Amino acid sequence: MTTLKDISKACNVSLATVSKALNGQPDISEATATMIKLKAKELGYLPNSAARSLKTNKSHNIGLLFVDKTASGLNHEYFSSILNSIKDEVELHGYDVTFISKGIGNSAMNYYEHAKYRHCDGVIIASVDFKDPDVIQLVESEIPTVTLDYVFNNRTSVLSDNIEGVSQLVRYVYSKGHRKIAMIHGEMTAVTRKRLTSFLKTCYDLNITVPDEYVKEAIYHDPKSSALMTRALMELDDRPTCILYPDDFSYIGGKNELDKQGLTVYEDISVCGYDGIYLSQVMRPSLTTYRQNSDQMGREAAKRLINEIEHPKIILPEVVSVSGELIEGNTVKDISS
Amino acid sequence: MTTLKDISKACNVSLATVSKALNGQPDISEATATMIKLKAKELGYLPNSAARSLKTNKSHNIGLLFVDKTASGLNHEYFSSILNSIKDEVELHGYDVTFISKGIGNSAMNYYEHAKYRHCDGVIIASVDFKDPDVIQLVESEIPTVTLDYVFNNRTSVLSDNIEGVSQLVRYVYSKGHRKIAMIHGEMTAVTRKRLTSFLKTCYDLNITVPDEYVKEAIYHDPKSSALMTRALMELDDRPTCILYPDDFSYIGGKNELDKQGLTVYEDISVCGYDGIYLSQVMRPSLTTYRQNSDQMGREAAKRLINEIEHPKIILPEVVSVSGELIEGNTVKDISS
DNA sequence: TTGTAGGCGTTATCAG
DNA sequence: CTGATAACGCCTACAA
Repeated sequence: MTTLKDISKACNVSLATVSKALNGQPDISEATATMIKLKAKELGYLPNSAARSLKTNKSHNIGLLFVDKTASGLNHEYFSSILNSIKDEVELHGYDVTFISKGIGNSAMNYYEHAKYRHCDGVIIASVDFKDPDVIQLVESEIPTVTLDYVFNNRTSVLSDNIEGVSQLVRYVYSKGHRKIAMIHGEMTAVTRKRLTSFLKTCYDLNITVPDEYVKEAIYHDPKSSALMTRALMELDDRPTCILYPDDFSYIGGKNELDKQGLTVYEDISVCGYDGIYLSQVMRPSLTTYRQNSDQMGREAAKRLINEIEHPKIILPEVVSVSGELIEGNTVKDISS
Repeated sequence: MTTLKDISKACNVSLATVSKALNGQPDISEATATMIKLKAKELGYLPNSAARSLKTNKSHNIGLLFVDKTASGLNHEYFSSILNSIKDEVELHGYDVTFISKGIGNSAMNYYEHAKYRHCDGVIIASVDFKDPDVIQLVESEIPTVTLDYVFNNRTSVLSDNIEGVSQLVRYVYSKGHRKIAMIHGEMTAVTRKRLTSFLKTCYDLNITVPDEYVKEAIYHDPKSSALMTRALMELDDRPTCILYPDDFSYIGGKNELDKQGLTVYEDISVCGYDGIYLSQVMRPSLTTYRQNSDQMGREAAKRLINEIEHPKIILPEVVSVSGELIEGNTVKDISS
């Protein structure tokens, strides 16, 4: 490991001079600066992040809170995609990403302690139980945080436009002549509440009534429960002509159930997903869905957080909404004639 | 931030005493030790990992090399699942996970430099171009590494049992009476080579001949290319009765093509996937496939790496094979009668 | 059993 | 423009 000291010796200058030269301080002559930089490269010098962090109190390391207890964490394309874009964006700015977890080793640290221990300059929080006291503690601490798909008071957050997304889907379906629209939604999270409300509100605005039996609760990313609810809907006397699913993946369960009943998607019944994952566009018929812009969400979260880290004084917490787009697909039939 | 010094003051003992007490050194009286620990907790003391790392030259941080350029990185369930189990296992041992990348910020670091800069105690390498000189440099460095699905000389690696997996699939298909078996494989990587060879060898052992036209190259995780190859196979005069796909996901393309041709999977043509992802078991008919034990692979890699980090002298590099299991599913018809 | 002191590699202040 | 020098928080001989 070559250090500043090694370079200072090799160049016959003081340690301080080397440090300044390498950090581009203005009070070093051009000549010596380049000479030092050259030598540094020659010796394969790498700054020691631990030493630097110790001194500057900044780690250039951002924490990532991602809990995967349910299968809907990292294995969900929405989240793995967000994770990926966070990583990319963060690296662009010279930061690294470290996972934050409860209890590292035998010592039971909570999230805040863990982040502190690793000296994270900031933390991005996604896909967790936002009611968890440990999460709340972290969010209320002095560490800058950005949350995804959930808003905390006085903290910046990046949201997918769930209200707009569902509204667009409903309006699209409506434009195809559907008036009997059912929604199978996921378990009751903040996101679900938004989607459900948007569904009901849009229907109301469009002057179509939604019988209670048209609204069913399933589980995100779980085809089985959506299959069950699909069956329930199909057993109604007055069947819906279109079903909105909690997400693209759980639609698979719905599809299986419909197949079983001898119903052909599109011809006999129209459906929509939500998310716009890769899968939804390679299946046949390709799914009508709303693509969440997970890539941009990750980037946005990373950018905001870093901005907050680097300019703590002039930053106001913001709630950023990232809009997605309707993907027409081929699962909603025009029945308006 | 409370430090050792703060505690030492609060307890009226020296800094050294506090350090020793907290690290469980034996040369501190029980009484003072517990007293110090209590005070530490009371003050919310957290060790400063940077300072500790600086001193001990160990960061308790392991690097993760995961390149996602192709869509088959993090978005592939196989890898996201491995990532997840690595994270879990590593945390069990008191380590954290940091992503390693090329070029952080504007300074163009390579992998080795990045790992060095962050003082990673070791690095796990997966899903990268193993021919990349930067990867090779890292593997040949003094930093302990474990690779997944690729073997480097004198380094430990964790492999999925690709040879066994394909062999089992072929034998299963054979047992169902199939003699005309085609394989669509992924692009030519080391893993692909193994699978292909195992396919040919098993067929040879079983005394069935594989015409050249029965072996097609597609792209992993890309339904389109598998659809194309499926069509090519179906255009043969002497069609196969069973097709092995590169992976579960790309089978979707095959399924679409078969549907288009009016062929029913199982009834008219048998198929197998590879991987055993969640999707494969919720689709109907559920896919006959070989489940790679990604969870165990991640755990194994993490365990070996940490073992190597903590006992550098007595460790011999090993090639560990993790076996998966055949999932029967419902896409291979018994045609033996 | 406890305390003192030096140093890990950096950065930052201040004096030359 | 350059160079001593003092921290940052922690560990660890070694001394008391």
